[in-house]
Amino acid sequence: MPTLKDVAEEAGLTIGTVSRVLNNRGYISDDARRRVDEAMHKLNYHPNEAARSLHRKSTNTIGLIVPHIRHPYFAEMISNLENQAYRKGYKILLCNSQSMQEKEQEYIHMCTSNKVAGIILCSGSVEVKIFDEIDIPVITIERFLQNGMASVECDNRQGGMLAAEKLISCGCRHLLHVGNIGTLSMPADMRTEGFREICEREGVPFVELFTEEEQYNSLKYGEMIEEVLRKYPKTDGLFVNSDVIAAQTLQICRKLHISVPDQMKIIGFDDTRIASLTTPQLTTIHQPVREMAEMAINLLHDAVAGKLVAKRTILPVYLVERETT
Amino acid sequence: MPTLKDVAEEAGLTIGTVSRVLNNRGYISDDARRRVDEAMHKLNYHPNEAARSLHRKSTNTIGLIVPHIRHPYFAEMISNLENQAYRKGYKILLCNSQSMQEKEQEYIHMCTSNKVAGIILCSGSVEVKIFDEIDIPVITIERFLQNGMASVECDNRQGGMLAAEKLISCGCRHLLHVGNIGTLSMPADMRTEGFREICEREGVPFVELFTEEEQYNSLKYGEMIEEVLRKYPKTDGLFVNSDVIAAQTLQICRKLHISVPDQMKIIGFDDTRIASLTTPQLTTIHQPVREMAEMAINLLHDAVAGKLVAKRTILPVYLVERETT
DNA sequence: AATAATATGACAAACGATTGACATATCAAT
DNA sequence: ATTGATATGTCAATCGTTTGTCATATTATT
Repeated sequence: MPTLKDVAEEAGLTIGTVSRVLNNRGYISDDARRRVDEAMHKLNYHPNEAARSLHRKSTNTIGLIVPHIRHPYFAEMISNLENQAYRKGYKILLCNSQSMQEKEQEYIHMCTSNKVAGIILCSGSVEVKIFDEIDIPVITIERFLQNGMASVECDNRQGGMLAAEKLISCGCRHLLHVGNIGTLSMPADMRTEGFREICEREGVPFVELFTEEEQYNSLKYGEMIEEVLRKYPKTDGLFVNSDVIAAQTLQICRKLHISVPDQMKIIGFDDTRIASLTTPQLTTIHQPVREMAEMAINLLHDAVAGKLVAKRTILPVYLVERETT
Repeated sequence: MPTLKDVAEEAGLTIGTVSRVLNNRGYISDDARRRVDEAMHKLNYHPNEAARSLHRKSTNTIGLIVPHIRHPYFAEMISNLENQAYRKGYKILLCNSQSMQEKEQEYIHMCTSNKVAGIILCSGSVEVKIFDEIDIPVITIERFLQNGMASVECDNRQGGMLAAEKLISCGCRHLLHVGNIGTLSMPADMRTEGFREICEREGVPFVELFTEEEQYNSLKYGEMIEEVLRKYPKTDGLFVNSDVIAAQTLQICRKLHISVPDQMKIIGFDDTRIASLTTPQLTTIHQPVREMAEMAINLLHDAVAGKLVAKRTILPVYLVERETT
C-alpha cells in the first residue's frame, strides 16, 4: 500500500506539500494540486485512516448499537441510519447487543477503543452510569437517559392513545394490550400509558400484558398470544407493541378461527413493510423511522462539532388504517 | 483517555512490561500481571485501536458490503454475520451499497483505507477487476468471482429444481418464474436454470420473467406482478426468487380474486421469517443463512491467517412446504 | 527597487502502541 | 560458585499522517 511519501516522490514534491493538498491548508498551486492528484490515482493511494485517527484522536466512524438486526423495525432503522451517515461522511460500526447488558457494555468500550466520533444507541439496556465514564457523544433512539446527551423518540404516548381511540370507536369493548418487557423504563412504555389513559377516560375495560425478554429475542410471540387469547376469550380489540407481534397474532387468530377484523380488531406498531404483507393487512401506528434516523445522525453530527443539541426530540406518529380494524 | 504510559505509572512498571502483559510476550510475574490489571481497571484503560492498527497494519474489523439492509434476507444474513464475527473477535463495518457500483467501489476503498482484515461482499455488483487492486481477502456470499478468493453460496440450481418439481407434482401446467435482474451473472441465476431444466424435462410450459433493479431497490414488486398475472392469466404455478416477492404476489392474488393455493400455487425463496407470517403461509426454498454466514466468517478468518481456503462452498437448500402449494 | 503575497522545502515532534536489542537483577538448580 | 531461567528496565525505532516552525524561493504590486 502506497503512503504519502510514495505519492510525494511520484509527484516530485515533499510530504508537507502533499499533506497540504490533502487537507487544503496553506498555499498550493494548481500545478501542485494536479500533480498530487495524478500521483494519487497512479499509485491508487488511499490515506491510512489508522494513522489519521491516531493523530486526530478521533475517526469518522459512528458506533451503532442495536438490540436486534432481524427485527424489521431495526433493520429499517439501521438502513436509514447507515444512509444518512454515509451522506455526512460517517461510517457505521455495527454492534448487535442482543439486548444483553454485558455485550452492550463491551461494545461501548470497543467503540471508545476504536475512537468512534459518537455512539447511537437504539433502545439499549445498559446501565446508565457507563455513559458518564466515556467522553464521546451518545445519541439514543427510543431510549431516554436522564444523564444522557440527546434522545430521539416517537410520540409513543400519542401512539397508544390513537390505538385506543381507534379500537373503541370501532366498537371494541374488551381491549387487550401487549406491551414491552418492563425491566427498564423505556419511552415505549408510554404507549401503554396513552392506551390506558384513553381506556380509562372512555370507561372501556382492558387487560395489560407484557412480553418477555425471551420473546423479544427470538421474535416468537405465537405461544404467548395463543395463551392470552384463550385466557381472555371475550377480547375484541388488541393493541400490540410491534407489527411483528401483530402479524403473529393474525396467524393465531386464524388458527383459533377468530375472524379479523369482524370478531377481533388488531392494531400494531411501527408500520414496517410487513404490515402490508399480511392478510388482512395491518392497521398500525406509523413510526417516522427515516426522520428519526436522520435526526439522530444530525444530532450526532452537531454534538461532535461541539454544538448544543436538543436533549429530547419527539417526533409525531400517526395511525395507518388498513384491514385489521 | 489514559494511555499505556498512565497504566505503567499507576502500576509502578514500565511501558515495556505493561505491553508485555497485554500481549502475553516474554516473562511476566503474577504480581506484575495483577498490578497491571488493577491499574487498567482503576484508570478504565482501553487500548487505542488506532495506534495498534497503525503498527500492526491491520485491524480486527471486517468490511461488510450488502446491497440492502431492509430486505429480510439481508437483515438475517447481516445479523448472523455480526454474531459469528463477534465470536471470533471481529467487528463489523457496515456498508450498504444499494446495489450501486460506485458506492460499492467507494466502500471497498474505504475498507482498505480503514485497514480492515477482510471484506465480505454479499451479492455485490461491482466490477471484478477492483479486487485485483487490493490485497486483502474478499469472501463473497451468493456471488462467484472467477478471480475471487472464496465464495459461499447455496445450491441455487437445486432450489430451482425443487420448486419446479413441487409445482409440477401439484398439478400445475402453466408455470411462471420470476428471476433476478440479469445484468450480472450471479449464482441466483442458477435457480432459473434448475427450474428450466425440470420444466423442459417434464414438458411443462413455463414463462420466465426478470425483475428490474428498481424493484430490487424499492422492494416493490406489486405492480410488476399484477401486470404479469394479467398478461398470463392461465398461470397456475409461480416460482419467485424471494419471499418478499412471494408475499407481495399473495396480496395481488387476493386483489385479483385468485385463490391460493387452489387456483394458483406459489413458491418463494429464502425462507425468511416473513414466510410464516403471510396468509396462507409461504411454501419456499430454505436457504441456510446461518450456516452460510458462519462459513463466510470462518473462511475469512482462515484467509486472514494465511491458510488456503475453499474457492467455492455450496451449501444445500431444501423445500419447506407450507400453505401456498 | 522594495515589499508583500504566494508557493514549496526541510525538518521535527506528536499521536499511542509494539517490538527488538541490550542491560541488569533475582532466584533456583547444578 | 556458576549457570540458566525468570523478570523487569532502558532506550529507540517504527507504523503513516498531521502540523508547526523556519527557511527559501518565485511572483506580483506599488
